Amino acid sequence: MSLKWDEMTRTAGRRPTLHDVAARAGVSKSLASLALQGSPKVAEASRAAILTAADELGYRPNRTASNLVLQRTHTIGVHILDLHNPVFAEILDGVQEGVRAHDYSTLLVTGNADPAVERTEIARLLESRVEGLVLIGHRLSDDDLADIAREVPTAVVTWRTDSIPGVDSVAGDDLSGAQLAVDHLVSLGHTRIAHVSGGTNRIARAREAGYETAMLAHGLTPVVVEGAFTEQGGNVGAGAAVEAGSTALVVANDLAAIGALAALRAHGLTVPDDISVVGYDGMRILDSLDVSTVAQPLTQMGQIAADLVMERIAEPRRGSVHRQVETRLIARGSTARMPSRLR
Amino acid sequence: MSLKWDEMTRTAGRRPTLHDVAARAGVSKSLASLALQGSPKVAEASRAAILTAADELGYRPNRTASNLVLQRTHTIGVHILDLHNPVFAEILDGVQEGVRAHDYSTLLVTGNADPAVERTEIARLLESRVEGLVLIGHRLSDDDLADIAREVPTAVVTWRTDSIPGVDSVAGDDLSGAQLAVDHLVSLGHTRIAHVSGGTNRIARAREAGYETAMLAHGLTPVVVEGAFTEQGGNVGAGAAVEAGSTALVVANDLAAIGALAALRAHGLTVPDDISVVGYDGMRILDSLDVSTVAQPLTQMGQIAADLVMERIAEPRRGSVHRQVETRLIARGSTARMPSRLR
DNA sequence: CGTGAGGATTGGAACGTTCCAATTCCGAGC
DNA sequence: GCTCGGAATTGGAACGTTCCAATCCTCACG
Repeated sequence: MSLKWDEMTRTAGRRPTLHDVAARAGVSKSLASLALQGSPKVAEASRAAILTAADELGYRPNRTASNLVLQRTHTIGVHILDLHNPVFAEILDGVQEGVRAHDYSTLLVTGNADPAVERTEIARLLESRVEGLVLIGHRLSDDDLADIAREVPTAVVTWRTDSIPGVDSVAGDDLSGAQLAVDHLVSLGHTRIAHVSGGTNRIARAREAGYETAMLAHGLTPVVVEGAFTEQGGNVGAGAAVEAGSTALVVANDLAAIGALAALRAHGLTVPDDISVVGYDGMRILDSLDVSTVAQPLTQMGQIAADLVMERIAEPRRGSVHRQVETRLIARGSTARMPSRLR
Repeated sequence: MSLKWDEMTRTAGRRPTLHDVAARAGVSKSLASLALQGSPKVAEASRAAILTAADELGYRPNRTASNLVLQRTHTIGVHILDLHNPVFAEILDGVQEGVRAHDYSTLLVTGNADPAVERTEIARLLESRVEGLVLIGHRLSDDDLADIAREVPTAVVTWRTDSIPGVDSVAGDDLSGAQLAVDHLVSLGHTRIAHVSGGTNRIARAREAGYETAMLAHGLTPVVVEGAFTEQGGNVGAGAAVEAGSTALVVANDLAAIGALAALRAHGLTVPDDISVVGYDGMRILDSLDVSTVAQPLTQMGQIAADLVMERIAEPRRGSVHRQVETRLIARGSTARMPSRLR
């Protein structure tokens, strides 16, 4: 065997392996491995020799090899629905923080809100043998999600997922959140309040339902215009709402609210003098833009998700856990009393 | 050996491996491997048996094992400086697109603008044996970057890096970009134009230098106030600029420009009637916000970076390539003629 | 009925680690 | 000088793949 090693040691162009380091330090690969892991049972002299050899060779441990033999990766896979929405970045902050606290690292992946891409990207994570999965938004079917959760501890952020066994989740209450927005506008005297929806996905539907419930509770007529969770969607939706003569808009999310603002400006309307706007999510940027919104504790949600996954890794067959976080209205300059001339 | 296999096959709770699939289909693991790769030399009957066995067992190939034996991962590592800045998401779109076109996938990582985290995250990518690296912004020293580039084909986006051998890059010309902004404001009659800087990093310094050059060229006095590439930075900087009596602001990037807008509002100033604002980067959201900016073709930049890495993978020892993309001013509603009362 | 061609199938080595069990080393105690 | 104990070190198996070389099978052809 030693013959062969010598051969290999000489080979150029290859990345140095433990063998190379060991050979250069004049020890066995076992000892080299021990030393690089910082084991205390290695003699001081050997350790020094090994460390310098590794340094001189520019040795870089091969994670694929060690993951294989260890049968674990110390890695959590994270899927982000849409990187363009800064909201997800804020949630990710919390996830990373939580995961790092448990001495795990993350593998990031995004499906760009396309279910097909999403599935293959998540499949890649599973093939890479991540030990847990955090889905910061997703477009999976319940069946797909259940399949995934059977393979690996999974937590979902932004959507309550208590119907699927083995999936934990963190979310705000979208239903009551949307009601908060309506209540706020009603308290300012508005009656012609429209909702710019976020499309046909579940979260959008929940917010829409919350809006309708609240409107009816106040004895007002719901007006829902079709939008999407994007600037573009908000822009188009707001245009339609204006045509309908609304004096206030509950927009499905913050990104769409920004798009709505643009549409209103294009229609020559001033916010909040002519029309009020409320967003949803509480992304940081809205503070600078002085736009009212229904805020969720985003970073905290990410952190909770990380904790849930870690807990389930420790205890895989516990029941599903759902954590609900508090949603609150932040009133800013985009909402004001309904102008009396429009009453 | 077959005895041992039988034992293993029975073992419960383990993830199914190729052995298990092969055993269930009554073939060897070699044939199972062949079949799952879609090799044409597998008999139809065997292929069917293997595929159903895999399906029934919920078999998931182990990427760590195959990466190890294949000595390649078909993966490009991508480092993103700051996920909170949507600009980077747009660049990433291009990178993903470009990388997928070459049948590679990406491993995403972020250092949150913290050099220490950044180094360890990139180290993780290298240990995972990515075949190339795209840095969408970074805070590495030249030495660190050179070390990395020696290990793996590397491309840098947003900063021209021609001094380091083996590193390719794509960037706009920050110097002339900043000049564009100044020229635009001057053409609107402004003279008291301040620059809200982006801090002490290289890109910020380049834009600052471009601003100063342009101001001097127009015979005007440069006024630079300290800021950062964040909303917060723009907010603070703009406040200082207002105190200095400026009528127009060239802000270091779009995120900071949004922060600046907030500061101006807080000071009771109206944009663009009292003061004009120009951002830098061309992030999508600014369109909705009607803010002028110096735009770069972000997605295209990402795509070019992906191409550069792929080219260098094919031909590792070619000279460094730098691609410069065109930067152009987009005039929107945040810039207007200098109000005559302030002349 | 034997031979050979060629398709289908298989065993086994290899990838770079980790870690167990076994071995070597060294000095203290007799 | 011998034994013993513990520290230091080492060989080798294992992880789950891929793929080469070798074997097996089937059937057409002489």
